Amino acid sequence: MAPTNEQIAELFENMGSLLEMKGDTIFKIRAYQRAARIIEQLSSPLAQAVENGEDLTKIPGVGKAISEKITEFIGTGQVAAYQRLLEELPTGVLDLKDIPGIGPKTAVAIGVELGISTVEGVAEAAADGRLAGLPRMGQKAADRILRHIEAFQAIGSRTPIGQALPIAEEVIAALRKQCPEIGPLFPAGSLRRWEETIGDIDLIGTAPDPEAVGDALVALPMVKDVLVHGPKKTSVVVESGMQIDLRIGEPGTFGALLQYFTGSQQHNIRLRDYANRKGLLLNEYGIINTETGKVEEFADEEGFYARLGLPWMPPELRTGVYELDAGLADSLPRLIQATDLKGDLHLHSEWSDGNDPIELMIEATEAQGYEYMALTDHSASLGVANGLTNERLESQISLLRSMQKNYDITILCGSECDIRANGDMDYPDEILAQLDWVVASVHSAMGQDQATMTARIIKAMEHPSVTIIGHLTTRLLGQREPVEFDLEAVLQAARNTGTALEINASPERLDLKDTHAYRARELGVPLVINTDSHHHTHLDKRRFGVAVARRAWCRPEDILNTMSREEFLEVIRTPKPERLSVFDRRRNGTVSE
DNA sequence: GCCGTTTTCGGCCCGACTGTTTTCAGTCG
Repeated sequence: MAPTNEQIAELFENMGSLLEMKGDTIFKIRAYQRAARIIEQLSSPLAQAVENGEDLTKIPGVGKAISEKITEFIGTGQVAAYQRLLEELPTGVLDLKDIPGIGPKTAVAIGVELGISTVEGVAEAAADGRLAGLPRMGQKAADRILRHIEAFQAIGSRTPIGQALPIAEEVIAALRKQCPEIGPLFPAGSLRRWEETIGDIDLIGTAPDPEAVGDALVALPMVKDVLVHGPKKTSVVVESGMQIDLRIGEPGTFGALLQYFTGSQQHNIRLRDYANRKGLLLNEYGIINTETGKVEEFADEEGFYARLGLPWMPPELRTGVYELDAGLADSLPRLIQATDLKGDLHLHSEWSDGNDPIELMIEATEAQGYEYMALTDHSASLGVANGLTNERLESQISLLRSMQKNYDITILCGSECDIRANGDMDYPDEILAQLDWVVASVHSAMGQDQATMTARIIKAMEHPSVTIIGHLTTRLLGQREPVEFDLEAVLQAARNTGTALEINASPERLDLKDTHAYRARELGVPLVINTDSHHHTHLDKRRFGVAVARRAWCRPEDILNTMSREEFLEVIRTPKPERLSVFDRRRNGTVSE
């Protein structure tokens, strides 16, 4: 099978690391790392671009040499230059470099001097003193590496955003309590960019006495280890195993500080490169005129970007790929916000595997200010979820129809209907036809090969009653890999059949993920942000789904459930695929504000 | 290795902190 973009990106990331270990020029190393960052964020597969004979050097960061290596990798499954690098260096060095505190130099020294090639080997060497004997190492450094390995093994290298965000909020609240004089204090870094997983939590703020805030962080009861504690920067590990990096600046400098620590690294590199050509130097304290040495400070990010002649850029877009050019061309999209949503269309009640009665789910959804909702309990074959038999579904439908008169919110009768292994739906057609809204989902036979799974999903899309495919890849972050299927073929089929795709906002799913949603939007596939709530308190998880849509550059009109009740009902009452014309009309029309 | 609204050659983001040092390399973000 042709390598995926993720695999190609990993290859160049590794090539950069190996060149760094060899001591090659830093600019060559950065070129590979930049290409890797960009490739992993491309919305369509490079393998297909190569097949179509497209010019890869059109991709930012990809020139002649990297373009040739991509073609070689896709054609032959390997890259000769990469194999040579691997042979020149001790085995296992790439794994060692993954350990926090071990960079390229240390990794090579461990491999060459100690003959160690595994993380476990490093832990042993740290414990028995061999590691401390290396040049420029000592007992303190060895101890620190050992602590990092233990933490690394305990929680893995990245944490799903759904777990990281509450930890960040808890630390912020605790810090505020200890230091009431703190001004603004926010998450920055990958958390502010709403990445699906978070490496460590960056907290940025201002206070009259920045050093005192660092002291307060170190003293919090939830802190179990202090990694760094200087006058300007403090890093700790909290009980959950997450690392917290704190930077507090003087009031009045918050704009530059927040911008700097929001990143991404690639965004900042490109932004500084752009600024340098204007004779300006950017750092976390402000913008410096390189001629005069004059420093300008900024209280907010808007002023910082404006000084560079750029519009403010939403953090979700700061990947360093397309946003700078779009900003210069004044063509950044007006991104969807949580307040644009007018309905939630994937909700469970206690009739299947939800926790709450139907009434409570309706009331909670109405309390969100929504105009419409769909109740979508599981279908019969999902026995573990107490799926509804034909008879129970029909009685739920009549119950919901009779309840409508008690509520202002429009209640759609729906189902989350299993897509069986052969692509058939789990209810007969005449039952499905009674429903207003059908979420078709894969919950079984997830190990099918790519061709079988692709055909299975497309067959479901071709069913006239299937409104939308739920959590397309079925992945669970950090727990279950996505099923294998041909993404491009499935997205094309969604567009052709007029079937919507769900952005499942549940933070353990985030499915579609950002790059998939980006491509779906490009192809004009209707997208819907759903929470898949199994409890009335889950409705606020929509913010995670909105973040995915924002990272996919979605405007409100790209998302079906931002439509008013009237427009939305017109869409679902129009047969597939003609309903696309209603969707397209709004999408291509004048941008509604 | 990539790139260009002063460049197709000569640049390439910037600073904090630590530990082992005797002035700084390595790592991180």
